Amino acid sequence: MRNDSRLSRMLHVLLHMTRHDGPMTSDEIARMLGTNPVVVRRTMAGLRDSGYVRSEKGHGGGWVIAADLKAVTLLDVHRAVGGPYLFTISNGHRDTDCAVEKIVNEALDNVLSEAEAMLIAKLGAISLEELAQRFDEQCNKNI
Amino acid sequence: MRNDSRLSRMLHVLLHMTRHDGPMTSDEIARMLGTNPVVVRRTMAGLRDSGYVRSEKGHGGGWVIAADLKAVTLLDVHRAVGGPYLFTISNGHRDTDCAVEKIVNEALDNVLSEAEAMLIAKLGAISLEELAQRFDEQCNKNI
DNA sequence: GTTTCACGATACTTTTAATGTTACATGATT
DNA sequence: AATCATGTAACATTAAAAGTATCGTGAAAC
Repeated sequence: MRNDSRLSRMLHVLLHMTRHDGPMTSDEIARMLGTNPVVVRRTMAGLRDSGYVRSEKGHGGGWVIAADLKAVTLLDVHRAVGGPYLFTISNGHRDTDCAVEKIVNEALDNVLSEAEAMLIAKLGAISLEELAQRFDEQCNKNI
Repeated sequence: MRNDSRLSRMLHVLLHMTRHDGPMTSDEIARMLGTNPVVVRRTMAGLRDSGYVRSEKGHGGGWVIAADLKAVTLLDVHRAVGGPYLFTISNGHRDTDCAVEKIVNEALDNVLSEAEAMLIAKLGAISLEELAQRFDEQCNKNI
């Protein structure tokens, strides 16, 4: 598969939305991300289904944030966009009879599941609010 | 990209080789892995270039282990097969002017590089010798 | 009430890296 | 000389994300 940039892109969008008055259209967002509106709608659909954003049709419509920034973590966003895969590395056939392969699977499973747990913990520990604050701090530095 | 099963497969092969007298041919290995000999040669080529295995042509030829099992870690094997990607998740454009994107990249970089360091440490802490021992222990249980 | 704007959804094509496959060259053993 | 095994090049396939074209639907503006 290609690299998964959905989390990165959605964080980018969400942070912009927190500093933006009124709805942002899929076209605006697509230009911002260097992609196209259909991709934006497809990806944002996951956020909408999780209740993190809302979409409105028609004139003056577009996307708005619909959640408390403190309550949404990077992990929430990752899950909302349906990113199931974290690692490119995979192990062998899970239903093998080969004793050697079982040992290998066991070892790799251990390593990967520990790393996954850590990744999930880290992503779950950062809220959108925190990222927004970091952004503000960065801006104030330049004054 | 698809999932990367090269590390898993090579560990599987290497462990079999430690319990196998004489060279194993690419055909044998391919049948074992459920793939085909060219894939085996292609993947094993990395191990050969790193000096972990040796290959011999002609009658009675094939692949043999050429390294001290204690000295080769799972990380060594991972690197030998040229597995550069660990995560499916990627971050945005590294050369962006957007302050928001920079904050997002920074946050994701932090999380991913910590997880990567952990993965590398874990893989580097397990030697082929250890896996072979685990296999022996497993076998002795069944007696 | 019609036009315009924006999302919703479907149905493709493209991309990327691994994997699969075919074919042929090369060297070693019998 | 024949056979066996690797080495290599070239091309096809696969899986999942991303890109694209098109049409449908609802809401606001005129």
